[in-house]
Amino acid sequence: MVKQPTIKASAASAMLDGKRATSYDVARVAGVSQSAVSRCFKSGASISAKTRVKVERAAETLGYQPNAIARGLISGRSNIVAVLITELTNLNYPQVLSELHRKFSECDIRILLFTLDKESDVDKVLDKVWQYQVDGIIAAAQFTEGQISACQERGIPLVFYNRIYPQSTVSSVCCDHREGERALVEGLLNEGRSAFAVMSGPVDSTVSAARTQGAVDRLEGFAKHIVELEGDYSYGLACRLTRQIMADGDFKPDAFVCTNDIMAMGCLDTLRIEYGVAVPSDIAVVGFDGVDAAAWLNYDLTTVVQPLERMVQAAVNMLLERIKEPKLLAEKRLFAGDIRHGSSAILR
Amino acid sequence: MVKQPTIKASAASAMLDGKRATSYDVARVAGVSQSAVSRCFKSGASISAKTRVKVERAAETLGYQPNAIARGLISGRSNIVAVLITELTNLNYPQVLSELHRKFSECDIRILLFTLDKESDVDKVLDKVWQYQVDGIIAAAQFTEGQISACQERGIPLVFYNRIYPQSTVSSVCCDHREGERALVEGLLNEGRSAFAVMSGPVDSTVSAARTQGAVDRLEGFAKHIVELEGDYSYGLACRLTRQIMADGDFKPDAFVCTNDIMAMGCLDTLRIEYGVAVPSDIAVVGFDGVDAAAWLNYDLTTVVQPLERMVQAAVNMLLERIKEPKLLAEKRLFAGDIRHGSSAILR
DNA sequence: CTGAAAGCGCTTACAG
DNA sequence: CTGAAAGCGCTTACAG
Repeated sequence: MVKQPTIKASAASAMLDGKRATSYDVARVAGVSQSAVSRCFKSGASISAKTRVKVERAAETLGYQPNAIARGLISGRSNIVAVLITELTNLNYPQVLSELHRKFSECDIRILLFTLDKESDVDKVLDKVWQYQVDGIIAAAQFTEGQISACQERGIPLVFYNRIYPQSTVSSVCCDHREGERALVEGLLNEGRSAFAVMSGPVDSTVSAARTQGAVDRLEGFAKHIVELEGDYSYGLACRLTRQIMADGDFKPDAFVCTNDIMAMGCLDTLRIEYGVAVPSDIAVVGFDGVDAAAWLNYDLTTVVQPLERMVQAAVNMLLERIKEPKLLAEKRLFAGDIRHGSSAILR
Repeated sequence: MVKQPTIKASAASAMLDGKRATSYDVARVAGVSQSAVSRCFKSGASISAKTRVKVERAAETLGYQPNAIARGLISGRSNIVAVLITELTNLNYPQVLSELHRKFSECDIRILLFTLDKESDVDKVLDKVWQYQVDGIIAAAQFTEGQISACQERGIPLVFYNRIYPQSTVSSVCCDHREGERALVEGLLNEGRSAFAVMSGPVDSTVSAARTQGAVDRLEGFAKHIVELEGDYSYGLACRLTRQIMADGDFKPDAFVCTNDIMAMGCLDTLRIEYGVAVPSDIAVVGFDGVDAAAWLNYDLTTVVQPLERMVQAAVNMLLERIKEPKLLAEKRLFAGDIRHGSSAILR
């Protein structure tokens, strides 16, 4: 059906000189009570076909749309969820956000967006979240225990996306970072690699910690040499760390295990362009995430692809369930990643 | 100042068993009227220091935060703006979104996010926008004239981000795409390039149209050969189009003008990896946008960098002005791009 | 400076 | 099925 907002709006402004039509205006035009108008816009309410037609016609004429703010105030449900997300520059998150919007739209729920520069901003953001009476929170940001309790005590359902709280009873959707990284490393060991440089993400990232742990656990006792590098998920630092390693006289790695794709790209570019290294024959490089750019001709990364769509769907479902049924206990869902066999590393 | 949400929330739940505190609760605890509480949380209202202290103490005890929904209903200002954004996978938009959030936060305004898959979804989205009584709209999506009028007639300020409406009196912030592209092409011509392949974006993108126009205008009569390719801003199609050109027996370009960075990357990778072309000596490649990845070692693109931060700041300011002063006439602001001289093309 | 009161635009029992 | 009425949690003139 093609809508004609121009015509509707013109009619509205003609009749109410600029002010938006309310349910009372519609009721007057339709010749029914305001209650009837309200019921007409609530699914499942008892209303006769005749009344419905009258109301719909009047609403169309006036360009009426129920005021979601007023509805939220009286019903106690705003139909808004807060999405807290850090590192929007991470190539992975835009897709997550886009997918979240798609899934929530299907249930007629809006997203109030909060992007965070540093993890420390959460407190300030949460104050705003309380004010807007959101129905729930999806957090792709690190919370303290106190912040988690604050949500629980206010009765606001909370689901974490790719954040790990082993000791806390809080709902979360997560990729199995540890096992994914373990599988990559296993494939590299089987192929005969023995000197590993493991490049982690920011120190405060539990996701990076899990990935690094997965790598180190598997390597312990099997690799001849292991070096751990403190990265920050960025391309630039990955380049610098790679240079450090290559300049080092002692340690000669035959595999770089980067805990995200961006760093793997920086590592790969530096190895090839600045040191003329043949990848993967001389040195293998693996990433993690499965961002679009991992499949670009120049990179063709061997990496772990997160099942983003299924993870987002799970997060949305879990949140919706807890909005409907606040007593529901916490649940942690762990999704296996899928290994992408690119040409940056051969796995056996 | 370190907040302690846990303690505040505990106090709140202890006193009101689960329900959030209202201004009446605070008034009761503070021993003042509800009006006084309201004033205390409104900047610039007349209230004595003594009352303020009493209210603030009570609010702290109860974990009270003003209900923004109720405030929005009575004041007619929701302090929410809608951000409509397409192509979140475009490497440029995440930064825009992050920057928009930062700037709006400073004025205590929230973002209701709407991501769009196709331009055709705008009508459905606008219906939701009306319902939430947003104070204004930032649109990085294409609107029809009817959709623009709908906003105007409802009195909702609207500012476009990087969308061009030459014949419409609507506010917008835009990079000077045409001039930026013209400057790139001029540099290529001066350097001696004469056979150009111009790769445009999606047909419905006015931004791509402006960039393409800038290139073609300058080339007309100066280049020996010009071929226009219909791209879609994506890496994959850029690769395929590049292959088509290289397989073509007749047309031998010495320059690829891609209307965004992603396509330039696809083009560059394909030329080098699949055809062993030396860039820029054999063929030059230029992009547009100045995304982070343009500076990566492997690409080092010659491109036009959009002054993203200034553009976002301008869009936010223009919208805020129009929220305060709805009578304000439309204004179009055009920002010059900055040429980044990379190694994918030498400009003279 | 302070408080009582009206009202923002809805939803939802409650009678009829 | 329908309408009158209360009330969600605020802001804001209006008296005092």
